[in-house]
Amino acid sequence: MESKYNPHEIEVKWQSYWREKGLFETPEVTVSSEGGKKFYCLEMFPYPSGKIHMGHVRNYVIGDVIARYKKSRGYKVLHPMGWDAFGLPAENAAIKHGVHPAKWTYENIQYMKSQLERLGLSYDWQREVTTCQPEYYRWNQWFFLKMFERGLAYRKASFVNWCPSCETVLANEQVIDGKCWRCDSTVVQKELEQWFLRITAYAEELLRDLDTLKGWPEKVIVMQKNWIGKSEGAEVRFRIDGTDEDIWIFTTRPDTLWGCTFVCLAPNHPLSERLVGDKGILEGLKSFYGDDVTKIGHFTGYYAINPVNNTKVPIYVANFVLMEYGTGAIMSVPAHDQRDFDFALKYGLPVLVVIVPEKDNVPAKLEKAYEGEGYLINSGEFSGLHSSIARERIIRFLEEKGFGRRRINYRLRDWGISRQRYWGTPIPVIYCERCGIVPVPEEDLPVVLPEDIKFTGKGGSPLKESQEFLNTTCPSCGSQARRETDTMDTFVDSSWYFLAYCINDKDSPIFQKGPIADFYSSIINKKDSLHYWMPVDQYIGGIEHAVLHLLYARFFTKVLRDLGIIDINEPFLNLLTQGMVCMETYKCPEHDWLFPQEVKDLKCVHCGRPVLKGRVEKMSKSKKNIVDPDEMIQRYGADTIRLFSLFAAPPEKDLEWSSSGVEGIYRFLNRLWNTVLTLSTELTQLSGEVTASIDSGHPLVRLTHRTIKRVTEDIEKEFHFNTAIAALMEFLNEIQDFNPQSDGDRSALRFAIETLLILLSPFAPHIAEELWARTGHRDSILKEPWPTWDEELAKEEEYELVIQINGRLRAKIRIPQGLSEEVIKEKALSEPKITEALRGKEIKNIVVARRRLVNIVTN
RNA sequence: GCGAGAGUGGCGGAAAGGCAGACGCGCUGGACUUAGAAUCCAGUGGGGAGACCCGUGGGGGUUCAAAUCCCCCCUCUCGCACCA
Repeated sequence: MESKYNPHEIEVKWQSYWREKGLFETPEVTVSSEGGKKFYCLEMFPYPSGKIHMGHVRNYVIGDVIARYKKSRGYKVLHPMGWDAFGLPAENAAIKHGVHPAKWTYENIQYMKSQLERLGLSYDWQREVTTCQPEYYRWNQWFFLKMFERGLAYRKASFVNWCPSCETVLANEQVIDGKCWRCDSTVVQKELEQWFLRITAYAEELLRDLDTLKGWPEKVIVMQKNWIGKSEGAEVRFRIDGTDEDIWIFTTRPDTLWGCTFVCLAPNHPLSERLVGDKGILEGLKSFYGDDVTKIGHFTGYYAINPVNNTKVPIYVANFVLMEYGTGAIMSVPAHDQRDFDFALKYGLPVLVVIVPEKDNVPAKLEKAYEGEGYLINSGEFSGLHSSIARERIIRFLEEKGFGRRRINYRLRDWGISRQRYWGTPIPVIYCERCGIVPVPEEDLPVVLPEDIKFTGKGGSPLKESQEFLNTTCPSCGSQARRETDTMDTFVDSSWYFLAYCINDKDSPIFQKGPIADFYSSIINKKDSLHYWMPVDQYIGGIEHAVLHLLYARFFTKVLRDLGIIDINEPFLNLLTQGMVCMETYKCPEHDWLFPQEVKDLKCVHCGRPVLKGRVEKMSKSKKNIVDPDEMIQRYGADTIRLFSLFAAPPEKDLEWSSSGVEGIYRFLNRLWNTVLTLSTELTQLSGEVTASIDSGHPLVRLTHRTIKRVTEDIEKEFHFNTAIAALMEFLNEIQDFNPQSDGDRSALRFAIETLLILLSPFAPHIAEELWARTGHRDSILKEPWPTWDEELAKEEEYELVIQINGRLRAKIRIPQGLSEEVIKEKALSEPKITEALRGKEIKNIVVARRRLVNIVTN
C-alpha cells in the first residue's frame, strides 16, 4: 500500500472544498418556514485575545459535532460564530505598545478565524458578528435608548472600586488583594454617578422562569437562584423611644418578633450618625465593616419600642449589619439567630425563647441559637401556633395594625454598566446645562467611537480627550452640550449577539452602514427569521458564565420581548457547560514552573534536579502547563485533536490533556486509514464491483446495526461522545479482523466500512471525507443521511447468558436469541458446571433478568 | 456555615438495580528488525498451584442481585457566604 495518512494535506484540501461548495451555509428560511426541524447550535463567542486555547478548541469541537450530527439528521441548522471584540486587553495593548485597539483586535480576529478554520469547524461565516463594529454596537445604543424611555436605564450615584492612579473604575475581578491589577495602587471605594440597567425589575421573572429551563444543568440554576437571592418576610416599624423617629427593620422570621431583645443598625445607616453623634466611634465600627470574624457593636443610648408587645429594647450600631441589604437595620432575636446569640452573649443582652421544637418542652438554657421551625411561646395570641403558619398570620396582623408590611427582598443589584474606558460602546447620552440628561435621538445613532485618541493609561475616560467627540449641541435646545464619555460594559454586547446571527447580513439593514431612519421597523421586518431560529436549541460554553453572561442575556431577552422584538421568554433552551481543560504541573526548585517539554524522567532539563509533581490544574500561562492548538494541529492534524478532546472525558467533566492519549488517537486514525484502504482495494481486486445484496443476518451487518445504535444513543444521551468514539474503535477492531471469503462477506464488509465512515464524520470530518472519496464516492459525505438501525438486527444472533448462584457468577453459556424464560432456566440448570455446584442444595427460587442473566437462589 | 457535584485498576474513564473495570493510555512478554522507532500478536484489578476468595472512600441497611437505592460518617472540587 503506497498511500500514507497525511492529515495536513487532506485537511487543507477538504476545508477549501467545504468553503467553495458553501456546504456550511445556513439554509434560507421564509415566512412560511414555520416550525419544522430547525436546530440553532451556538457556542459562546470568544474574545479575540490573540490565539485560541485548548478551552476554545474543546468548546467549539463539541458544538461542531452537534451541528454536523443534527445536519445529517435532516435538521435545518444555524451554526454561527463571531467575536466579543470590545474589551480591556485591546486597550492595554494600546497603552503598552502604541497600537490602536481596533488594529490589534482585527488582526487577532483574522488570525483566530484561520485557526478555527484549520480545526474544520462548520461555521457559516456569512453570519459572522463582530461587536466592535458600529453596525453592531449601534444596537447596544438603541436598546439603551429604549430602556431609558422605559425607565430601565437610569443614572445614580453609587460606590465603586476606584483606582486613584489610573483614575478609573475597576470591575471587582480587576481588584487583586485590594490593589489595582495594573499599577498596584490601593483601590478605594468612591461614590460616582453611573449608568445602571434595572435588572431588578425582572428579578421575580428571572427567578421564576429558571424552573422552565429543563435543559439547563442544575448547578447553573442553583447559582442563578443564589445570585438573585429572594427572601420573603416583613418590614416592621419600631418607634425610637422619646422621639418621633422610626426604625424600619426587615426580617424573614416575623414568627420570632416577640423574641426581639435588641435592634441593630448598620454603621452607615442614616440614623446611626444622628443617634451616636461621635463620628469616631462609627468610623471605628466601619473599619470592621464586612469583617467576617469579629462582631462588635456600640450602644447608642436609645431604645426602640417593639410594636407587637410595647417592649423597650436597646438600639445598637453593629458592624455585621449591611446597609446594602433589606433596610440596613435588623431586629435581633438571640434565641433564634446564631449571630444575634453571639452578640447578646458578648454584650450581656437577654435571650428570650419564643420557638420550641416540641410543644410544652421549654429548654432551661440555650447553648446556641435554635434556628429551626417549631411552636411559638411567649408570643401573645400567636402562642401555640406552628412557626410556618404563624409567619403568615403575623404578617397579616402587622398590616392590619399598621405595624409593618409584607416585603420581598432580592440580593440581585442593578447592573452598573458605565466604564471609564475607550474600547467599548459609547453611552448615547448628552448632558445639557439647560435640559439636563438628553438621550441621543435615534436617527443620530450610532454614536461612533472617535479615532484620534492617545492611550496613556492615565486620566480616566479616554473619550474626554477628543474635543470633537466631547463637545456637541443639545438635541433638544441646540445650546452647547457635552457627550457622556463613559462606555458600556462589554457584557451588554454579548447579551443579544445570538439574535444578530439569525439575520442574514446580505439582505438585512441591521448591518448597513450609516444611520437609518427607523431602527425599530428594520428589526421588525426581520422578525420572521428571528422567530424561526430563536430560541437557541443548544448553547455550549464554560461554567464561568453561569451567572454573569447567562443572567444578562436572559434579562435582555425579556426586555426585548417586552419591546415586541421577539416573542420568547428564554433565549437558551438547552445549555451544556463543558469542563475545563487541565494538565499536570511540574515545579523545579531552581526554575519554577516548567513546560511539560522541560521535564524529562521527572527531572528538569535545565539543571537536572528532580522536579516536584504538582496537581492537575487548569491550563494556564502562569503555571506553564499549556498546549498550543497550532502546534498540535501541525503535528497530528485537526482530526486527532478533535477526537482526543471528545474522547478523553464526557463534555461536562474536566478533561486532562495527555500527550500519550493524543498519540493513541493518532494511532487509531492511522489504523483506520490503512484498514479501509487495504480492505477496499482487496474488495475491488477480488470481485470488481461488489454486487451481492446485503444479507441482513450477516454477523457483520448485525454488528453494524449495533454500532449505529450505540453511537446514536450515546450522542443523543447528553452528548457522551467519549463512549460513542469507543464504540467506533471497537467497530474498527472487528472490521480489521474480518477476513472476507464470499460475495456475501464482501457486501457486508462494504456496508460496514461505509457506515463506519458516516458515523465518524461528525467527529473526524476530514479523514471521513477523504476515505469516503477514496472508496469510490463522488459526493461529499456531508450529504449522507445519518444511518438508522433495525432494533432486531442490532441484537446478537447468539449471546452470552450469565448464570449466577446466589448472586455469584458461576457460568456463562452461549444461547440463541429469543428463547422463552422457561427454556432459559432449563438450559441454565442443565449446564454441567451448574448441576455440579448445585449438588446437595435445595433450589428456592430462579430469577431470569432481561433474558440475559439467571440467578439461582439456594439455601 | 449553606448549596451543588464527585470519590471505581498504575492513569483518563465504562457500566437501564443484573458479568465491575468497555475503549484508550501505560506496563509485561513475543514477532519483525544489525539495532531502535513504527507496526503486529498475546497478556494485564489484587490474592491463590487450583477450585475459588477479595475488591467501586468507610460503616450499616433494602434486594434473589447494589458502583448504582436508603441511613450515618470521611475526603475532595466548585459556587455562595455576617443576606437578618
